[in-house]
Amino acid sequence: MPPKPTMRDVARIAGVSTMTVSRVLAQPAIVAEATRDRVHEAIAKLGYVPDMIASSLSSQKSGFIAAIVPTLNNINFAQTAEGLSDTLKMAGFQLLIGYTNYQLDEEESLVKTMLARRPEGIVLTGGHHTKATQQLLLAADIPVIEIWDLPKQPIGHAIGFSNLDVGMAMTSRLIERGHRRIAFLGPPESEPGFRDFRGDERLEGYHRALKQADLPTDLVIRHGSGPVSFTHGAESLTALLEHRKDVDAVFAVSDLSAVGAVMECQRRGIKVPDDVAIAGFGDFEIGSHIIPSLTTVHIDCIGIGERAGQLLLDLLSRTSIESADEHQVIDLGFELVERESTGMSAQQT
Amino acid sequence: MPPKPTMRDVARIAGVSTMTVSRVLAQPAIVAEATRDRVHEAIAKLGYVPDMIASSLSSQKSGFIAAIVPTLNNINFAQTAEGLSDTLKMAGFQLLIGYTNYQLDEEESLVKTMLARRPEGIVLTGGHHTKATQQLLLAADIPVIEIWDLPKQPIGHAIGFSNLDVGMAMTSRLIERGHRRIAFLGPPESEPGFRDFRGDERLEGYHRALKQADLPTDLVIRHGSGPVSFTHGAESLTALLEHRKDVDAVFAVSDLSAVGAVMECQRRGIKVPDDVAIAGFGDFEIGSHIIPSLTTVHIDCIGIGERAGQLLLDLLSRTSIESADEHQVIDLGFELVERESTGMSAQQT
DNA sequence: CTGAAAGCGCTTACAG
DNA sequence: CTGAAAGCGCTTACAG
Repeated sequence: MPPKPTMRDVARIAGVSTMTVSRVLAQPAIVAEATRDRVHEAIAKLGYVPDMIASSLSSQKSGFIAAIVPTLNNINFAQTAEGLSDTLKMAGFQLLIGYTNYQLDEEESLVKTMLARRPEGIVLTGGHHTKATQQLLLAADIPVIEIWDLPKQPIGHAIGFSNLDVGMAMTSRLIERGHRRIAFLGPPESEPGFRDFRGDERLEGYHRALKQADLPTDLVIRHGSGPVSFTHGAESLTALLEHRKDVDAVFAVSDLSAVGAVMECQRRGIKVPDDVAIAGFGDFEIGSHIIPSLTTVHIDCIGIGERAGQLLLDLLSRTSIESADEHQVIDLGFELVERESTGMSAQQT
Repeated sequence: MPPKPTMRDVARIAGVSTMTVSRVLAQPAIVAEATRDRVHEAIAKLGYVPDMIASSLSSQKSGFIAAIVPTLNNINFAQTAEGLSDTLKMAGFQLLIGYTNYQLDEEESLVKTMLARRPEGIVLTGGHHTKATQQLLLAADIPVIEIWDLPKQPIGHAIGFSNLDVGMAMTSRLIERGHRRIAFLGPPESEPGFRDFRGDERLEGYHRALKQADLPTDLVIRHGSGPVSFTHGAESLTALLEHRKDVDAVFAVSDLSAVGAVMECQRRGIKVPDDVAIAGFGDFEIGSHIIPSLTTVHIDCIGIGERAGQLLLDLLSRTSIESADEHQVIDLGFELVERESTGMSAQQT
């Protein structure tokens, strides 16, 4: 096996300097056509693949954007990652994806690892980070975008929606529709090494809406371990029924839990929505297919990724002098989707 | 904003050479403790973050492993990616993830882009690639592992299972249970720019099993566009019923389709499994929660990723002289999971 | 246990 | 339109 051909090899075969090869690759328009052809021939003949590592070091531009999500095992975050990746790919950037498993210390070590790759921008999920993470990010001196939330004090920019408002909106809607004993289903509060800050904010919104209406907030079930799932929803509903028989509505932290709860009701002969209404969050595809179809909150997951990508490209295309307007916070909002599980008839869905 | 500190800055502050700083980072044990402490102090003081780009160029080791999957929007592939990533992370490797959207030409351009980052190994999903992709891979001279399949002529190594056997096994099982009019639900055959080779192999297995039993194979519904989904399953079932009322079992290319089909049956008042049995593939979590619970094929998705990671680490730790045993093909098998949707009673599941 | 020299494969900044 | 020189920030391979 011959050693991998370098730009020098291509240059020698084509009878030009490495600078000319470099130009053919980076800005072909400024190279004479005949020269360009010879270089392309040499590249093809040798099977030359440019070395982006050397290119990055020399130009001090890695072509990387880093993105950190809680997990890849949640379609919503996967969609955001795809939206980001697709947007950046068009501009020649490559996405470095990492996941934290909802752990801040994992995020910190990931940020450290990723910054060593010298990304030109970084996207983080949520507005909560360790002190060290924040310092690393600030020192990195690259655009930082926090997504899926609207932090009060963003590190750089933010693109998301208010999880607090989501919780209030859905809970208020349930109250409007006449429900008085509304339960909340979520993950445990203080699992060591796991925390869903955005889910906690939706819970806080639930609390506020109930308090405003002078209704009790004692039906909070925080069950299981780690990220929620269909199983989490089924088990949480079981736990809920053991203690309280008077519940008339359930708001789950995620559609995963909500769908699991609907299925468990079906198994137990509890009628949804007649005996109990159920609502979730995230608008997962399954929610529109189950019977009864699931009321939920729709988030434009792909859009969050795309907008983050666009903002990044915009920021990176500016000269450092232009970069005045710091701390953009973009609220993409959310949409309540009411379906059969809270009493909307099928044709309305 | 001061320019980002380099190893030289750290060396100067600590009163040592850059080599000593480099050693403190790479092999601290061989540096005198007092020196080590001074270097660590300087690193902390400056907030120094090593530059892996320079490190990679100098050592000719990128610390990257590339992985290509069809999509991140499928939990099974996301799990494989996580298994891979977790295994490699422990050894200090970082995963470069890319997705093809089930398009071979996308795979080719991804491989080209990724090889420019000089990964030390690469993992591809499936055994079908363009000629150019194969040449690029061969020329790259790094370990190649194909996963989720058992290619007849692997480029390097392979870790997966036989999708053909999956199709035969499930179809045979349905025949054994007395079904005679068995339909197959899958994506369209020749969507421009989309092809699920592994799904096609499962279909081929379905064909073979039916032929062996002298049963008709005319109930193949290839509907929709692109990757299948719950909606695909619902629509495919509708399309199936329009043409054939005599179907007594359905085998779907994926649980996504199968669950969609179960839900559509429920909507139409068709009893599963009494009127029609339904089986899927992939053992998605939702399948064990719907009513009736879904018969499916379980694949150890995380295990595929972990095993691929381990093989890679093993191959990379060898000297080039040892690397004799090429073309390992590891069959991880699969497991038929029979549940209510094909007539198993609830307690058996 | 530590350091000086050379070099990894490109691109920047000039010069012509 | 093209090229020679220098350098990006590290590590390898020696030397001591």
